[in-house]
Amino acid sequence: MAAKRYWLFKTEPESYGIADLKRDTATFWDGVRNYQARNFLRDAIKTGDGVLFYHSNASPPAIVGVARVTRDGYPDHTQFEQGHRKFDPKASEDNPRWYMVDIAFETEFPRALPLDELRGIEALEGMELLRTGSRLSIQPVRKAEWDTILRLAKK
DNA sequence: GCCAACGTTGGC
DNA sequence: GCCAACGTTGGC
Repeated sequence: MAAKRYWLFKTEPESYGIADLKRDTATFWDGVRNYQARNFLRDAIKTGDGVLFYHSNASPPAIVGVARVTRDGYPDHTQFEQGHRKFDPKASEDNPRWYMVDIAFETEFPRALPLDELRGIEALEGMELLRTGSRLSIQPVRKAEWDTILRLAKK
């Protein structure tokens, strides 16, 4: 088995936040329509990997908890559904274009870690989330960054 | 393959 | 709600 890797998933709490994941206990992560993110979902994200759960378009934007991957990448069914907001006419069952993984709720941080607090942490310099103009909704996270975040969440 | 136009993301 | 940054589309 490959070494455990770490990721950050962005989501808008208004559409699907940590409270929803906690309630559902698990979900499939559908709707990603960016090729770079798709490649991670299809090729790199594996069962057992760790996921930082990030609330974007929130006040404040913050990392709010942890999930774990429970299924490797597989085709996102919403691309095939006519009328679905995420329907992609160029995708077919034989030749899927978009992928998703399954995740399960692990923990909600006792306190959320707001973006502006993270910006002040030296150990997180270079983290993708903090890069200007970074919009990627699925991001790789270094082990050192992961450890730092989890440590901060306990304080 | 270039690049302008357009759409989206997401912090503020 | 604004708008900068970025991704995608499509004419050429």
